[in-house]
Amino acid sequence: MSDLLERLRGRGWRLTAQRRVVAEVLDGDHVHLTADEVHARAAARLPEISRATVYNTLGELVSLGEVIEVSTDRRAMRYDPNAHRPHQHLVCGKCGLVRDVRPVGDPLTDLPEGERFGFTLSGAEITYHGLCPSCASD
Amino acid sequence: MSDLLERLRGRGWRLTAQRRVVAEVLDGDHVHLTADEVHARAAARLPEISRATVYNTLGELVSLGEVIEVSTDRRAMRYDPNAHRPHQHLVCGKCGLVRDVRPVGDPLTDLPEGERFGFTLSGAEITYHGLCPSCASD
DNA sequence: TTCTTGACTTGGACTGAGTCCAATGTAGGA
DNA sequence: TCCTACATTGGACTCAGTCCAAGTCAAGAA
Repeated sequence: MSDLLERLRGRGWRLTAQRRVVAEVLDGDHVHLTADEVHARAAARLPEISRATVYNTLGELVSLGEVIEVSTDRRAMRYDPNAHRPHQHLVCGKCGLVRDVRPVGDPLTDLPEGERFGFTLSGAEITYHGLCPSCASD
Repeated sequence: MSDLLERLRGRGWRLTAQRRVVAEVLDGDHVHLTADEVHARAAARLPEISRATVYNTLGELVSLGEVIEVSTDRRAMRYDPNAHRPHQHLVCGKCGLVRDVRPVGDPLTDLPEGERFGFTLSGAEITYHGLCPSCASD
């Protein structure tokens, strides 16, 4: 994640303690935290960090293309740092576990011309639903 | 939509004026209204209908499988009465227009065994993003 | 037809997620 | 070291949705 901080500094980001802990909290694979979860983990390292700053920082990371927003349920938005490798999401309908997955092929090619209603397509987002191994065995 | 009302009555639904107008408002193709839009249109016919009743009725229609919830943006949930024909959604990123579309093939078959993490899959939801013809020409 | 009752509706308070803003603090260049 | 434009703060606010106690009414019973 420190290469991320380098990239951001190269883009004129002012490097504050708050931004650093938010970036650190988001490090890892299959990470899909809500803003409040990010805030709780960041506050464990930097107790005075505010919710507003977490929202600001997450929003900046999203608009810089370093983090992706995913809505896996009808509750809070989740933040996915795996932004540089195209992927989709697999969600457990019981416990909410989210995995990053890579289906074969390009989903856009599955939408025939006659079903495009004249739209200019820019992308497709797939959410696979199911039960994770431990929820399926209950 | 009156066949819907018949089906529901057959399932023991008490047929009230409020439920009738909500069902009528949801009639049609490519209908994807928010709860507040449903409430506004229902209130045009039945001014005293409450938001709570609209939410209750939409929730019942969803759990009876007569209406599908779709979240096309990060704002309000939308309600799609096209529940008996499997389909996906195509969303204009500028004006928010939503069309029902039918891609070829079954999206589940595009997720290889090695990408399923032991999950038991139950379905997949695809949102195609793009610009509608009138927004693309601006 | 009227009666009865349990299901339905209501409005208002409440929650959770997210935004906004004026005041305060500070990173990093001069 | 100083300056200042940018970042942070906390609290008020919005918006979507839920909850609940009190009142209403659809439809079966008589």
